[in-house]
Amino acid sequence: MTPDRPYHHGNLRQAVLEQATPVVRDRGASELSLRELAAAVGVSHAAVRRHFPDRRQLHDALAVEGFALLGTRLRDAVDAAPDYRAQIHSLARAYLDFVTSEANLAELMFAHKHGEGGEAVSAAAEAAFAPMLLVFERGLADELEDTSPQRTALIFFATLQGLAGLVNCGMITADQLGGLIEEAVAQFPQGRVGR
Amino acid sequence: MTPDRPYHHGNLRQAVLEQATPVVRDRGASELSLRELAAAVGVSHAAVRRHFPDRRQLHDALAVEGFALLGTRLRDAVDAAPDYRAQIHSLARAYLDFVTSEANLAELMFAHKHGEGGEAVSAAAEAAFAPMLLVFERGLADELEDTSPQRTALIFFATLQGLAGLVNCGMITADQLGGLIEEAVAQFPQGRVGR
DNA sequence: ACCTGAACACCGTTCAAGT
DNA sequence: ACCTGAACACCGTTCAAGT
Repeated sequence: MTPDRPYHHGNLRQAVLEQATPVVRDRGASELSLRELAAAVGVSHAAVRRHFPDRRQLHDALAVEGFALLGTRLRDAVDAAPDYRAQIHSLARAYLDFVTSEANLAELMFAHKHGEGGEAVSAAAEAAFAPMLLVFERGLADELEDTSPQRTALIFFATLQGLAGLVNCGMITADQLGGLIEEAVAQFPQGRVGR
Repeated sequence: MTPDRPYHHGNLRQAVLEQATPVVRDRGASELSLRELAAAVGVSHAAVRRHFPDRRQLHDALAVEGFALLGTRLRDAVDAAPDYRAQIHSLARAYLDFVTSEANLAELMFAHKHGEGGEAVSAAAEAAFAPMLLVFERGLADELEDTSPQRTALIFFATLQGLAGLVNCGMITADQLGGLIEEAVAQFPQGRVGR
């Protein structure tokens, strides 16, 4: 209805994000250029700076999107598994699949220093990991051990994150990952719960 | 003996590295500028480009230095502990101390994609982790389990790396780290060895 | 072999001015 | 409120020329 190129773009913020998404996925966050994005959506470079005053704010917005995507993946992983044990396996596979297939996006998501004015990012991250925490809370509810579900979830997550880092920096291949996941998961709380 | 500023610097490569070290430690690898470093050592920007044709080569050289430092820390940690169990604890603390106190350097070291022309970096990394691998090989030598020391060492390392990432991106504080290390280490092979 | 200086294309950032 | 265009300081990169 409106002319092909009205003075006001109307949805510039969203357009920039959509333009940025494939760039960060294929070329990495460091290759993001506000000027290049502006040119790509056909607007002056100063215009996009109104929505994203600097690169950090753009990174934050992309990180929030990334965590939203990760959250749905983890939730689906939990829903698809019948019991606690299977859910842990399912979570591990889903998480590593995300982090390795979207390596550049994941790097952007975790490179960000939380708590430096990026409350939105922190909140998005917390929401994304909620399904994982929930699994451990349910699975370890009948435990009287001195360990808390939060701590177990944190270590579980750290292990996955570490394995993902190893494959992303080339120290191990994606092939080896499956076996390592099995072995890593085997060390986890079920050892205590089941015994 | 030579004049104060001879035409040939004589040790330009080393001088640039020494100039770069505090920059990456205090401000991060992304703040490294070949031009700024050249100005700091008092040489034209094109001169340093003869030793480091691009930023990546400078990063590689700094990563090699970083892995050398990490290697000595890990070796010292092993030497200072009496037995297998204590060595694992000592390694975990030493590694996390390094990665959190030298967060920017560690980020540079692991951001690098191994095997993309950076064989020197890969070799330095392998040498740095040799002490860790050795501990598991000795500690698990009498094991007949289906797990290999390499795999255990890899998962152990991944867990540490993951925990370091959590503190560096602000998801947990350095205070919580001690307890998490204890709990994480407790899950490791001694559970199998000791039983 | 090693270094200089000028040039090029790019970037983020700022700002007065337009609609 | 949103966008433009010019300007500034910085960057990596290339290259002919100097010692």
